[in-house]
Amino acid sequence: MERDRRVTPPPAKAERADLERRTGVALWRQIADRIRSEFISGADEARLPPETELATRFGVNRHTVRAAIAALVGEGALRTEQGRGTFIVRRGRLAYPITPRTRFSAGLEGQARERRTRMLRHTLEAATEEVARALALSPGASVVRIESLGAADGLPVSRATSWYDPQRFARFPEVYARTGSVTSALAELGVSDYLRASTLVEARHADPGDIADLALSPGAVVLVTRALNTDPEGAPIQYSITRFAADRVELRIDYPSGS
Amino acid sequence: MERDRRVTPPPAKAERADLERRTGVALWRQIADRIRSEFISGADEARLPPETELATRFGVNRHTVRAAIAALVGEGALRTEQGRGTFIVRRGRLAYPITPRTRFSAGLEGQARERRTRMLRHTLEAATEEVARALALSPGASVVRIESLGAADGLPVSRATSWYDPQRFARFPEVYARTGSVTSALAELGVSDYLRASTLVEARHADPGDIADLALSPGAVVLVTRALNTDPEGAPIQYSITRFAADRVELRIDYPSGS
DNA sequence: TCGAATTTGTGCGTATGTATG
DNA sequence: GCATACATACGCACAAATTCG
Repeated sequence: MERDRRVTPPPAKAERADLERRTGVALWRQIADRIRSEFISGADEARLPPETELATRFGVNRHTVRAAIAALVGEGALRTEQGRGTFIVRRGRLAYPITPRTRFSAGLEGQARERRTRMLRHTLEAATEEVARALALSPGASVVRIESLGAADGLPVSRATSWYDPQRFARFPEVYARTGSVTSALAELGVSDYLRASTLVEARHADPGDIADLALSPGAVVLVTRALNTDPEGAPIQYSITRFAADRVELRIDYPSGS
Repeated sequence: MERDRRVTPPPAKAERADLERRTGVALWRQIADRIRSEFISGADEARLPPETELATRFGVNRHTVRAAIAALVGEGALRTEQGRGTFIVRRGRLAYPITPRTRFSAGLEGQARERRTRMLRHTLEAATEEVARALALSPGASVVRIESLGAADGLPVSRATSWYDPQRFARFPEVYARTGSVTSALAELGVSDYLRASTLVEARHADPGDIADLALSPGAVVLVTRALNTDPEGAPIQYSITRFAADRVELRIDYPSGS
């Protein structure tokens, strides 16, 4: 039996300002999210309006606004001073370029003094269907799996899982651990150049692993890319899934004019 | 020991396996999100595991799992049958291609039977710094602003705000409203072709406008693109900010490198 | 130096929502 | 469905720090 599933019009709005109750998301968290996007992300003001004013504006109790502010202070986005006010801690977002020649460190050059990736773990495992298809292997084939963390100026920005064909790259983990650079490691293994063939971008809530490795707070948002790198002849080299902290990074896709 | 009953809770860690408590996001909603991503989005199974098994896996009470399932049934992602089980209502995620020739309807061809965009509102307003820079106008210059909604098979998937230079496109809203297609409208106004010069991708929580127009639930995630379209000579035509429902759409960036 | 106004910090009682068994 | 415990949200009151005339 098909139920009334109206998709187009929103299910009757709350008469109260804007926030939705009884949705499983606490008001203080909804307010924290709105303060982030309305005052912190796009903002001109260095100071947040007083708590009483925010409470009126959002139609909630001052305690509730305070809970939201406390959460944002906890993640370092705001700073409060008794008697003076609540101030915005400004931290620019990195623009990570997605191009046919995407490279971590080179891509963030000029945006952070120090950029590096670090290998956390590596194993040999059976390829999932997704990985096998990307690397043109048969499902269940053995693949090298690498977990790494990308940081800019000491702040973690990305968390990647990547896979390589061991037939060609069995020594990759060892070389990568030594050089600390995917590009150098691949060069040493005979791949002088590689190109980004395709990138899929999605977004979701941070899972517990993201929260731990990227030092996020629960409820945070991550950008997820699934990328295939090939050699100049088009043979697959590496497939990777990378999670970026969405409040620290945005992705930039440029097309050289003329196409 | 006095119990901690303060309203200001946030910075607290998880003790239980995976789900985070005290985060302002109810367990049943976190579980609903995980069922969506683990069983509904990427899945092979048509049937959800039994409630008791899910309860064990997530380390929560069966009541809590039932609340999550009830929410997903409410949004049409699951269907329960007494005595038989809980079944997944399959609706794949759309892959929205970002290319030098990005077009809404053509891009989703083959993925949805019916694709269309609809203009919600249009006004003349003063350009913000961001819009002015993109369209190569001076800040504060008058610009045409258009709000539109993109839908596939009746389900809203994107919500766009776009700006045009009124010197060249004063009649755009009228023509667009009539044709229902940006490409046709531009063609009628003398722009036979246009190219995507750059795209910036970010992700954030849905704001109340997103929740209303895209029929999302609070706490949902949206993908945001900021795009500049130019004519083949490189002169700016349109600047737009588009919000995609992240659980219905992913972005695909292809580079035809080898071909 | 003083006080008044403004703003953040704290406490308590109560009602409702969420999660467990 | 019931009983219990904790989390969330509200309302009210007052304390502490800062600003300003």
